[in-house]
Amino acid sequence: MNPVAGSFAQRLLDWFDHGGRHDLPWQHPRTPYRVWLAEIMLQQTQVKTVTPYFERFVAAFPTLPDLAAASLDDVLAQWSGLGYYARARNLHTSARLCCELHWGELPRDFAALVALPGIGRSTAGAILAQAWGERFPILDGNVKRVLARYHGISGWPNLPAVEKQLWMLAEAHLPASRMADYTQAQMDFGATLCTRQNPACMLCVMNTDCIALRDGRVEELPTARPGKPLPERTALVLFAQNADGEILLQRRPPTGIWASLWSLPEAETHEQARSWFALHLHGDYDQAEALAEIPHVFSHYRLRMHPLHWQALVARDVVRDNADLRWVPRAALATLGLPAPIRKLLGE
DNA sequence: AAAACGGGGTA
DNA sequence: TACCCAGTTTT
Repeated sequence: MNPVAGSFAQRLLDWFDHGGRHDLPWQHPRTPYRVWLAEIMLQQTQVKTVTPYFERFVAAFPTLPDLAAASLDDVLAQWSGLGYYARARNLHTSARLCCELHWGELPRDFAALVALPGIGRSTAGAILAQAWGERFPILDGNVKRVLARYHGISGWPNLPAVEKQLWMLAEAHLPASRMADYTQAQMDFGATLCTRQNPACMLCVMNTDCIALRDGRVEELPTARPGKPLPERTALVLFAQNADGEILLQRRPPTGIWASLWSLPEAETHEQARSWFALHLHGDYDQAEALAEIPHVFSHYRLRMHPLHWQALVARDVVRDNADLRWVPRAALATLGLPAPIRKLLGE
């Protein structure tokens, strides 16, 4: 067998030419800024979800300096609903750093990229390979799954020892050229063919070499994350409206869950909620209408939100002077970064 | 209700 | 290196 034509990378590239995705919005045009933005959005999110966000985001901020010049609020508004909002904050910070340190461009240098917040080894490699054709490996969840199966590697891929081995294999498979295509090919292959469930092994271009397939272990590789029960928390959310139907929103603190997003004021107990109400609003706390519980699952705990609703309330003076607390008309909700379940509750 | 997708930051 | 942090969609 021809050792080049038969190599892992060559087969993947041959497959990519007909089976890969060639019409993703960040491929046309494939600029460093657009590749970077796409890679950040794709970090924890699938292509199908990302695509409309990407198109809206580049329309709002067409260039890196545009993004740097925007307010964090405007950036979070574009990101609202995508989740993992630290990505948006890091993106914004990184854009400003690029303007200070790199003449308004993304650096074409691995160490300089990794020095930017939100860019780790895999994302830096993906950017360099796709934007410039440079020879760096990536190791996202798709690649981890493909390599774990192809090489028959057991153990949860995020275990340091397993991950180290996977990085070495990813590096060893790099082709001599076509790095942009190869990088996209790996992601497409994992996302569409070597999927977690029901992979298309019959159609797979590697199916003569895949160790997991040979050993009948495709379904059990990669090894699942060790399970652990999620802790549960509850919260009261205060949904206050004034006589004009405007909603009282509060900016969340800059760290923690939903950092810097706008949301409904939150309290742990009725006692806390009652005193917050008394401090900020006129009216009767006990007139609240209890709305249906909103269950929400984060990756590390489960949150059960209990909304309390009041209409035609009047705010105390403190609200007027508070930059992080304001009445928002329904029509303005689209311009703010809101957590997805809160946006849904408010009827958007 | 559970599973899937899934990388970065920091001590 | 070990451990911590972090949302939404799909099944």
